[in-house]
Amino acid sequence: MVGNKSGDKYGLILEAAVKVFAENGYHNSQVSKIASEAGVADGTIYLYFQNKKDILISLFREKMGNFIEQVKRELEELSDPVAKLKRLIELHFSHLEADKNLATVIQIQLRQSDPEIRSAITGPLKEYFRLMEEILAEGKASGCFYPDIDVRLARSMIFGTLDEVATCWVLSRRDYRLSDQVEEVFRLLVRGLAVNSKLPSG
Amino acid sequence: MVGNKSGDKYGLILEAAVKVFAENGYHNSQVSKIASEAGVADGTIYLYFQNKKDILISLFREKMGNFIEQVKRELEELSDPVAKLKRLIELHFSHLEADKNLATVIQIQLRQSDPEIRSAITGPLKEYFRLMEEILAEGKASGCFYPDIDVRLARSMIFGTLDEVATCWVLSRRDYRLSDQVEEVFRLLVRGLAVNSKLPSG
Amino acid sequence: MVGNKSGDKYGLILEAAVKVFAENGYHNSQVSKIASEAGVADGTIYLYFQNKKDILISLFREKMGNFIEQVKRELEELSDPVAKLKRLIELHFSHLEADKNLATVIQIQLRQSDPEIRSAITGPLKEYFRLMEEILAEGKASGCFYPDIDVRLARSMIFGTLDEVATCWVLSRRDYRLSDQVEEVFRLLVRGLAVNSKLPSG
Amino acid sequence: MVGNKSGDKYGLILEAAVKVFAENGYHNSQVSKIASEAGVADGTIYLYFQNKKDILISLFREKMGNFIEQVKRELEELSDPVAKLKRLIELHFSHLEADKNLATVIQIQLRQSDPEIRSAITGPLKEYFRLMEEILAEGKASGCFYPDIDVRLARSMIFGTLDEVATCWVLSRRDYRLSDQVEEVFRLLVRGLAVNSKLPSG
DNA sequence: TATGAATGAGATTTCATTCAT
DNA sequence: CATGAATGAAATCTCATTCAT
Repeated sequence: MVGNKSGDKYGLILEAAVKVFAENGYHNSQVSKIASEAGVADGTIYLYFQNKKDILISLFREKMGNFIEQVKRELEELSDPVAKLKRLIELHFSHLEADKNLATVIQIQLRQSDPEIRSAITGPLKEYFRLMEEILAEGKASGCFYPDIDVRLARSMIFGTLDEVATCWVLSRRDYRLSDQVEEVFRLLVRGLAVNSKLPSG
Repeated sequence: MVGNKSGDKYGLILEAAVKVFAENGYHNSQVSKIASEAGVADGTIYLYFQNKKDILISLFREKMGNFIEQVKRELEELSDPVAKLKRLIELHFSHLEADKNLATVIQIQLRQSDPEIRSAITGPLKEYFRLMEEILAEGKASGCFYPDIDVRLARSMIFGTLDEVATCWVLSRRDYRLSDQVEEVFRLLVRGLAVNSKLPSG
Repeated sequence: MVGNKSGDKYGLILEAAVKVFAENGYHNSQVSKIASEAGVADGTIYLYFQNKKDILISLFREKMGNFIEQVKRELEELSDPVAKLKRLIELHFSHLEADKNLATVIQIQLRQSDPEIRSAITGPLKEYFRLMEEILAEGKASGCFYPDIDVRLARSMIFGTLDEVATCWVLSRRDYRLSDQVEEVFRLLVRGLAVNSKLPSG
Repeated sequence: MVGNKSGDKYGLILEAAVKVFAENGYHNSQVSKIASEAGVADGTIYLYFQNKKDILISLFREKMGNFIEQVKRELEELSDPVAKLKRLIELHFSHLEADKNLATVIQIQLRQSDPEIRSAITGPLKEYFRLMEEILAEGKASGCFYPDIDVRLARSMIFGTLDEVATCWVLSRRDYRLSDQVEEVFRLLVRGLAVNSKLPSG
């Protein structure tokens, strides 16, 4: 159900698309290139996807959906907002690191202007944003985060920071591990948010 | 008055391109659309630019170059790293706010994957990054910023935050003023960086 | 029947190209004109040929290749250099006469300067030249041709003469038969070459 | 009047055109390239020539016209058809050798298909052909050429041979002198034409 | 379901020619 | 006469999508 490979063409095409998009960029990725990478005929693509745009959108929905579900589950098991924040950073980075091509697509290719693509992406992204904002709201409520922070802006800071760090990693030769930066990034962010940031050692 | 000395076709085309790119996205902006927006013939474009890509690149270099020069000048007049940080945020936001179309192009359209575009953009962007990192290094040296912050990561936080806030603003209907957020964003960032962030009462 | 096994788009396009090139000249032959003459879509051309130039080159290689093979085969069956020379003239003229459009393309359109076209043509043409030079060398060795003739120059005379006669024929309204001139041309050439040109009474 | 250089733009443009056509081929020679080579503005070209085609045509008429006049004059001073033939070969080759660019244009670029160009060229070329045919007719009348030769075909042989030899020279790296081949070429041709070709030793 | 040959709209770019100065 | 910036028609080629098999 989750690991889609082997036999089901839908998954095959999606995997191929991740690779091709990552290597060439959305606009330089021909449908035929995806098809041949997936080992199917050009026409077959259209049995599973409405059009090229739909591949990118589905890809995002599928992958991002899974990711958000995971984050949700893991955060539910924690109560401390600060711990949640840290976990979120860990998951964000490890997720991207696990599939570098996917990371490239999400960090670079998805920044498309096409309104249809944007709005299709909005859904899962908003959900992710909501998770972040929940942490922030909890933190404010519990008193461990500054009471004066603007939740939306703080969320922008968190996401913007994670995103920029990830983008740098993708654009670099990726000769360092993204997950090695969790600690540092966490420290930077939590200081700006948590009242008493005697940082949890470790 | 609007910025295009009439008769200066180069500028005219650049202004037109900003508008057309902002409204349609780079890949949906035909050269002929830019030409007619600029009030020139299609072929005239190619008297001033090598090709379509070159329009986008020139546009960025021109605008970003000016912006960075301005930032440099203004920061030189300040000595306090905290004050510099604040000024930088103000300039970043007011710059984007001054030309919403340009902001859209920079925040959305430019995030393409085309290697040629990316590398052309790299130069000015690195310069901007360097400015930020200088502030951070100064802050660490003078003791007003935490000594343990990683300059590169902190720069990612600053830029990522500004960038994300700006993107949200561009993607919203822009029914609020970006510059109204300077104060809040500054507070968020400085707390994560400055040791003694009894924030300058601003 | 005419040479294009229907359904074979490659051949269809080539036949169409011969006609269109002959009627309009290479530079005045739009790809779309060839496509519509061939009864295929413009894009279809590019499934079979890399670009417009490639059509002309393929056309030449295909036709010239076949022709040379035929000449080779037929000459092998003769031993007398003088007889070989005559046969070559016959074949040269009848070949061109069999497809007047092709003749036009070869005599007129192909004499372009485009270096890519030139070098692509060189191969088969050199082969043809080699055949001629072989006849001349044999003739010298067997003593029936003058021992003092320069093989390369004599080949230029043979080819130049055939070529010029053919060009005149193409440029005339073609109201006479090229093959009717075999005898006369042969007589002119052989007298310049063969020692004892009591011409074979033909 | 004849040597046009220095000051008169008409000649300047023509010289430039010879060079540019020779180096790039007619269809790859932009009018602007000719203009800049001639040191005049693009528009100036159109004060002296109707259009691009007219440059090529004028060039041919001018150069070819001069050449034919010269040949005429020189042949008039000779009476022996055989000597005339030899002189013609000498002039043909030395003329081409004197201006290699012009030679290239005449040998290669002029083989255009454009009917307008072709017919414009026809005039001077026919005149040249007529000269050759006159020699042949005289030779037949005086009995020194075979009585059975077809004047038109023999002319094709002469011109075709000279042309092909010249083309080979142009297409080679031109590391040998064309005029060194006069003797050999003459011998080849005269044997095919003259009854008693105990070749004039020299 | 799966194929992949064929389609054809559409985009970029070139360049001969014009014309206001 | 001379200029050269501007024009805009026209041509090549790409590629997402279809559909007969």
